[in-house]
Amino acid sequence: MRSYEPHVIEEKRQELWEQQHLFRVTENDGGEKYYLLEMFPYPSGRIHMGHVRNYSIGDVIARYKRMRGFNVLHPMGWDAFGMPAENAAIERGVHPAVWTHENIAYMRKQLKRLGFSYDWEREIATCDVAYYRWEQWMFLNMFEKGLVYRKSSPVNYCQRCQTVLANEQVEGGACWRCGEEVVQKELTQWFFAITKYADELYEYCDKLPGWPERVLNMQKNWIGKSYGVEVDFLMEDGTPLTIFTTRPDTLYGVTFMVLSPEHPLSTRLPAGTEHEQAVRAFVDKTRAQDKSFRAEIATQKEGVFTGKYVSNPLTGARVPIYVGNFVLMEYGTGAIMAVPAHDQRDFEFAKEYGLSVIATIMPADGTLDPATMEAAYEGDGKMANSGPFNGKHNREAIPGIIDYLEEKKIGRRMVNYRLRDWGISRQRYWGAPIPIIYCDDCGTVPVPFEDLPVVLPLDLKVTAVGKSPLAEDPEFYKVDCPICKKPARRETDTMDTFVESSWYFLKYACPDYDRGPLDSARVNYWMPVDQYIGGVEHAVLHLLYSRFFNRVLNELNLVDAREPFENLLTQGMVIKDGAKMSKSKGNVVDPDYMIKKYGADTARLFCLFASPPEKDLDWSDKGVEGCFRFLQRVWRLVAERLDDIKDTVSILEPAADDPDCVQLAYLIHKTVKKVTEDIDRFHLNTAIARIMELVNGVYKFIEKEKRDEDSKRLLRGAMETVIVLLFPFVPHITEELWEMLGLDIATIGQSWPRYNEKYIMEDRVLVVVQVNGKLRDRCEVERNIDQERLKDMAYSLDKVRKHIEGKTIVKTIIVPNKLVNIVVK
RNA sequence: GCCUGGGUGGCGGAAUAGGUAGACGCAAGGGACUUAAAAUCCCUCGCUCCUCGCGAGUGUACGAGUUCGAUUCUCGUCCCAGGCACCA
Repeated sequence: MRSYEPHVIEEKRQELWEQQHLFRVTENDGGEKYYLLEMFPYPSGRIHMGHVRNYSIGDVIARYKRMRGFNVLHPMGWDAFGMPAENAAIERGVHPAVWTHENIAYMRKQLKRLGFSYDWEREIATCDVAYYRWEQWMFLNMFEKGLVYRKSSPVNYCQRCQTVLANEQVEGGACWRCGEEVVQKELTQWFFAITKYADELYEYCDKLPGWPERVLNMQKNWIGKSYGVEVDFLMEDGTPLTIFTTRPDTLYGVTFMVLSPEHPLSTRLPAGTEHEQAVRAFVDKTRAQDKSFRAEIATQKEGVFTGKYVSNPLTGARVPIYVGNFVLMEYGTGAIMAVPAHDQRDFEFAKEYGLSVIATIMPADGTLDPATMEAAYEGDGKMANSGPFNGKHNREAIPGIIDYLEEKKIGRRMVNYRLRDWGISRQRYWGAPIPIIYCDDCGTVPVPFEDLPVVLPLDLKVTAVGKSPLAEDPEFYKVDCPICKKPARRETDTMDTFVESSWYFLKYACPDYDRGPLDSARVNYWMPVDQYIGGVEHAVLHLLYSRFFNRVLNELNLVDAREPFENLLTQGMVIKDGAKMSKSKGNVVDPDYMIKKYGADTARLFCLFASPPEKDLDWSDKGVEGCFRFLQRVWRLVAERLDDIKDTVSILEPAADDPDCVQLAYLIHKTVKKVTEDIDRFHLNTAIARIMELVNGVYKFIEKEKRDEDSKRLLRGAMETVIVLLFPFVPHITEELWEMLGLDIATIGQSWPRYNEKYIMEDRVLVVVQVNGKLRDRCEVERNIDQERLKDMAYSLDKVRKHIEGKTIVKTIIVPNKLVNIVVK
């Protein structure tokens, strides 16, 4: 008997696939299109287990969909620009390009060794000019449409990475990549106007039924849509101070106003008065603190009086204006109305500075006394001290108050978003150059389309942390102004690498196209992505950027789809010893080692079997061992009996009615049904469990096998079923076994087994008998047995009699073919 | 604090529609084969109690409720994970 040698067969199969271009796909291949995409990796050097898991899940679906007749696009590429390449250059003197390409070469080899069915002819690397030149083209188009602009603003800056970070890229005050604390810095940089799409991106969250609730929730959370009103409070000189509030029902309780230190009025209001100095000092002090520091420290409310007042538009009350450290300039108008009775922050500020408190909303179970309140009441209730609205429920009063404000033209309905525009300038070398030229006379001039691409020069040395080498390379930045032809200077910042990953899924449709950014005919054939698979860590960043970018490209008529990803599966992390695998924790399992020890099939099988895709996967060396044992068991199942059944023609339905054969037939057909349903629901772990049960069943069958022709043919049918069902999970071993059985290798990946309904429903069923809902016995009866007969049988069971004797039967519930429940008193 | 998930054996995890809780795998224990070991195969395996049986009770974080029947539905409590967080 041949023994199972994973390395030999895996490498052999992979070579064959490559020779035959087995996974090459075109639009003309027939069958309904199916675009399956897994998030492409950053070429960091080697594949890690998270990749193996992600791509194993994807490969099951790709192969399964092909077997079901779909025309499957399953591409792979490289998110090849980024910081680690530069760090490697600084630390080891390797050029980022060299480092990146070496890593790509190694990782490509690893992916091929894992046997994933990619159409490698569509491979792209985002650091290739052929790729990023079209990104520059997109940038210029966005510039023309006013979706790109430059402004100076306080930005998040990572000292270690020496570059700016977008809001989304700051995690709890630290850099998303290196964990360094982020500081605030005033810089001029380029922004994509993603906020113009805030509302659509938010509203479409409800139109993505194929996305996990969790991710949509995170995106909504991030976009942060809130409905409210802008209200003008008139100052004593008649000019308005405009604020935004979501609680117009508390307008009668306003006792002061607070401006952000960054608000232009903060310094203007007290100018030339006795308050000027104190306010200036406070503003300067607060502005010097960076955002994360302020958020932390400023739970302690601080502020200063400007000396000016406004009047409450509803009551006419005279209300003082303060500057406070807890008001953000970036949200709303940078100024707030303060209602200490009903807002905890305002309450704290009022206590600190002895400001008055007016309660206008009374809780259902009592009244509020401002003199004794210890915290703001933020709940709902009946309105008080609110003029004509007294006695009304606060939530019901809101529309009326807003109508009144709008009528008097002192307020208007407003929607506000938490989302900020996406800052894309990075003061780094290894990225796509921003195609802009600065001319002393003509100002900011976009590079003319015909001058694209702005090539990132490769003959530079990245030496030390500090300025980007582009800014120090006259060859690069010295350029003539496209308009006046006088000497000018190129932009030396490059684009955030999230820009590349915002449209790579479109490029896969036409990787060879070079006459324009995208070949729309092909793009529209494949788009949208039918199934996207990747880690949750990109729930906001990459997925939100891509949704935005796809909309822009849709408006540039490059793609018809408005949303890029129809269905999304977010897989969990790979955990070992209770922590995410990481070098620092020393709990990393190397895929190369796994392949060497067990082969790719075992590595893949374990990643798929150990837990359902969305959940975290607990790594277990013993569990891997178990998967390897299972594959050997499958191998033996075929290899041991090979001589005997080599020339047998398989059947899936026994000709005679031998009970063992019939039982096996039931098992075969049921397994096919269940595995099909499980894969359709992405329950890959239970799909594998079902196949294991089938294998166990086949072994049991062999034990008592009668060795007649019918049994032999059915046995072979069972083996073939095991192999085919297992194929999408472990393609190498199954192809080898298929071939050993003398079957045409071309057929295994092309058809998914069917089941016969006749063998799904057995003639005899096991019925459970309960008394008062407690299980007492079970009995096997023929399917669809007469209910009266079933009742009588149930009553006569010894174990049941014991529990009903001497009692009155109140009623008997029968669930056909499943259960009898006798209710007694 | 707010929003989303989630709490099931020693462990990873099952249980499409309210109907046998613990599939499948791992670990553990026992046995067969073997001179021995590995490999393989077979059996046992939630907890408690006892008269050790085709036995009784109990059990899906906790407490109520709906129901003939709840891991599943409703309400409340606790815990864990993730996201947001002076966003007005």
